[in-house]
Amino acid sequence: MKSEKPLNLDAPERGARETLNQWVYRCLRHAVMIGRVPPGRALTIREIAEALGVSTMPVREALRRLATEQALEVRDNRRVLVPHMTAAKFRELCELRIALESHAAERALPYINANHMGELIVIDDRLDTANAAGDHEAVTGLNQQFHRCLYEANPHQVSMPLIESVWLQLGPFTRLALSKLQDFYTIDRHSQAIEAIRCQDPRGLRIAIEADIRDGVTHVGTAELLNAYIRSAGQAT
Amino acid sequence: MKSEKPLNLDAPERGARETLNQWVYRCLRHAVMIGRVPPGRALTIREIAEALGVSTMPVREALRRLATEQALEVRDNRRVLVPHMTAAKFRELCELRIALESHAAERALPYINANHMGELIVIDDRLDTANAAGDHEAVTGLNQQFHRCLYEANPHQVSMPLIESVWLQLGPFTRLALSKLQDFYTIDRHSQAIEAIRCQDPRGLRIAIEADIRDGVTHVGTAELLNAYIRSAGQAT
DNA sequence: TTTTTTATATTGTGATCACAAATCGGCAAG
DNA sequence: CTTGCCGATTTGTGATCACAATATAAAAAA
Repeated sequence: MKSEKPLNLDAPERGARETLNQWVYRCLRHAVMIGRVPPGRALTIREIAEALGVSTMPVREALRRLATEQALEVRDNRRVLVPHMTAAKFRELCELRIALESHAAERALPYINANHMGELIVIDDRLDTANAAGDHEAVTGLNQQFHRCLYEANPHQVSMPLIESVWLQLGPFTRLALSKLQDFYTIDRHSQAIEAIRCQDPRGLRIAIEADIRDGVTHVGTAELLNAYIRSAGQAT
Repeated sequence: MKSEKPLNLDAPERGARETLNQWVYRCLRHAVMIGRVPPGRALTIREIAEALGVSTMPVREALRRLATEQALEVRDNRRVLVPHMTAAKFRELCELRIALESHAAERALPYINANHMGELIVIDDRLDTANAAGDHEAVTGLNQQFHRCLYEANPHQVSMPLIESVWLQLGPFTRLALSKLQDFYTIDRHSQAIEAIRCQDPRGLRIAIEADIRDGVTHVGTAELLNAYIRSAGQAT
């Protein structure tokens, strides 16, 4: 018998038009994103299939997809697991996020209309509420929604899939960051971004986006906090 | 019967340690990259499976992987095809390439040692030879090799998979660009990049990379050439 | 006790099959 | 000639099975 802990993935409702494949993907993605699967933990097809009550077929395709999105790592043993984080890798991912997203924001700027603005403001309000309530999961979700809404205003946009990949890789760790320093979120960078959009100021928008991203992670990236967490989580190979 | 043309994928040798999956993936990836599959052409699992003499299983996983890498598009019909290009999308992809790769180059700069330099110079020499011989396929391959060698010098690098995704999406079209304007490649931007590395000049390196990328595409992106090609290739839905 | 070896169990890969959704064909009605 | 409808076929999805590679465990040798 394997002595691994019995990974419990809560399964959300299955959409009507949703294939089993997509449903399993959503389950696993969410589990990885919120850090429910510890890094280094081996994910076997049959175990997940049994846990979700499906055949192995949808599971292996979902695993493969997450692997090509860099959310999971396939060793040469053909074993699949959540890659473990290093301080250097974390830094690289953050810098990449900034490069990608400030670029995407600037390219979306000319396309943003009143509808987008309204939606951005609504999301930002909800975010403040969730932040005040200390609901970290909602904060993470709404934050992503805000950024997605901004970048997808560009109808020719092609960078969103890549950005999502970076989010996936940072996912479990940024969530930790939020839980450790919830009340650090004093300056609202989103309002700053909205203001820059209103003035059609590309440079200001880039700065706001970069600051927003950095706010979420610098406390982690620079401090020993990250290393402490990495050590605690990186028990497996 | 379907009236589609009988897509011929040349199958390279199968590696010894290579799974059928990886082999099929390589075949399809190459076919898409060099533009052997016309945009809009529907790719059915069974057809490819028969063409390559394998079961449907490896094919569908390869197709799925290429789809998550944005090299293929899955319609809501569940039909898979090479996405057709628009001028705006092409522009977005080029700008994204520049943003991603100049970032990756700058981040790799501090890690580049004599070994890397030597390899870069060798690749660049071979590239000149291939260019003089008019071998477009070799030029494309060596060009990618050059950039990959540069970015992967950074041991903590995380952007290479994303860059490859953009290459895949631009693949079929940049190849066309090269074939149309082979002799435009007068200024050697790679030498310029190598020189910037030698001086440890981040700004110079960024400029060289951006210029290198732009050189390959501006003649296409700005001109009606691209539109002409898009029209000619975009016959299907 | 430590290391090597051997046997057992588990896992990923690939093939085949059943089924439902979608496509394509012709045919009839406008 | 065009438009809408219905049947035949193709296609993707998901399940199940066989097999080889890998990992795990116990047993044997040092």
